Amino acid sequence: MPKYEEIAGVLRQRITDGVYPVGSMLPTRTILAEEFQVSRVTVKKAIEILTVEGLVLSRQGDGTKILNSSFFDREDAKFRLDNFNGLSSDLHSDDRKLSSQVIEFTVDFPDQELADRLQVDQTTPVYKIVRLRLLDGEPYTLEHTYMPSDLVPGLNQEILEASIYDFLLKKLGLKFAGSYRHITAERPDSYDVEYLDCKKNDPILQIEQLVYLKNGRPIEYSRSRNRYDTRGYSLLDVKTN
Amino acid sequence: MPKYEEIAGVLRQRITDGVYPVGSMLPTRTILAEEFQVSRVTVKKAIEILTVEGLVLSRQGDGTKILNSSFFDREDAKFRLDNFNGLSSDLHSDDRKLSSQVIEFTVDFPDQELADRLQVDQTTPVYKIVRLRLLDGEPYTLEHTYMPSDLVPGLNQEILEASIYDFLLKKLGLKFAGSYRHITAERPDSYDVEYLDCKKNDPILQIEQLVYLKNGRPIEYSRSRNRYDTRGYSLLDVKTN
DNA sequence: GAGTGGTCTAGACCACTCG
DNA sequence: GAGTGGTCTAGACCACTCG
Repeated sequence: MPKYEEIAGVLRQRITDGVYPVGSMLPTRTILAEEFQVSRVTVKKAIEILTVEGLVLSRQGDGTKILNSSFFDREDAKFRLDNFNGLSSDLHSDDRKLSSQVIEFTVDFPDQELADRLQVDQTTPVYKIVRLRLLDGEPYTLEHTYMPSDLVPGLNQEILEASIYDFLLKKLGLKFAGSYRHITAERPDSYDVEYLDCKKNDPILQIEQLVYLKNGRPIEYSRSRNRYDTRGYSLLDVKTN
Repeated sequence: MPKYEEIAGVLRQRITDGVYPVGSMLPTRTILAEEFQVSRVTVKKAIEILTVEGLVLSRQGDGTKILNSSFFDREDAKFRLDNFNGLSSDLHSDDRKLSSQVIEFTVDFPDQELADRLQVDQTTPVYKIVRLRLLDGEPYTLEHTYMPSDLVPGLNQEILEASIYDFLLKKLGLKFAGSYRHITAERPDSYDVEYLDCKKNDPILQIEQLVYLKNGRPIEYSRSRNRYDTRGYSLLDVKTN
């Protein structure tokens, strides 16, 4: 792990512990550089990470201020659009219990559109997974997921009921490069009515998602359909310069 | 403008012009550093900008590849959640004509909740603006916007019918630090039915937004309500490491 | 004027991919 | 082994905010 990430971790901890109270100023780059025995540029990279996370705000000529991070303390701000580590990780600080019910788990050749999206040819088998995610037993999100089978050997029902992302990251050692997401409001379809237990006219919040690996290959195409009354997504956008 | 932004601009232009074709490799940092007569670190900062924009992908040991940017060529991917320069700027490359109809423009003291959000006290007058945005005359988005009046002197009907953001950036010289957004699906209210011309059971895609200035003060709280069949939002999330 | 963060350099070394 | 991008440094200078 690079030094700047380590330092970012230490500073983040100090902020959450109140060592640097909200509203106060972070020590200057020079002082932090001395403390951690690194160059000022390295400290700056660490602070940049915290800036993107919305924890601090730097102003040239003034200093770096600890922000109150009340946004993401809000109950409705638990789910962030600007990361994609799976539902389990979003909920790790939640008391509620996440479970998964596998509704469909098949493998098939993709049609042209799906093959294009996953950048495979039509002879590569693709997993199709439909999972209902429940929170404390209440229906929450219905996920339609497609993954190229050659990238995910050994996928099985047990994994689907736990966490796919844990499997990809820890067991297969895959590394994500990023994701593309598209958010819309939709009318419910028959799946939604049946599994999300929503009424015929309840709106659905859909997140369509393509996730990429470091090597450039798409690992997942999915549509995540959420009950409108149980879930919203949040997003922080920070200009860094 | 810093050198790395200038260089990013030149490289971006070359990519869109096809000087560096999709799928090919960008020249190495060393070569680009020589060409632009800067250090390799400066070239890296420029390439980082393009990475976040999804134009290139760097792999250690390999090189930097030009990606096809087909995502944001998609018609439905015009609106990005990861910037906040206003609707006018999202549509600048669109043939359709954006117009604005001012439905409400008043000023009043804020209630406690709004005062908290905008970080003003309840004695500071706050503008309340309701605007219907139309595309080629078709109702599109209904925006409920609140702004502290002391930050936006001289706001008037004429500006509201053109572009608020142009006024803030160019006339008032304000600088944005970032924004916080929260996305939900909602049932339509009476405003939506009346102005967006949507049916009683059509879903609404709502973007709730707080925009901050560089000095840390919130400049805007707004709710943007979109017809579900005319608009979705896109988002690119790239790990930079 | 003093002190802050922002930019930039030249050079060193490391981690990684590829043939 | 050759070549790539990633990290890090010490130091210089600039732009900005504040009192």
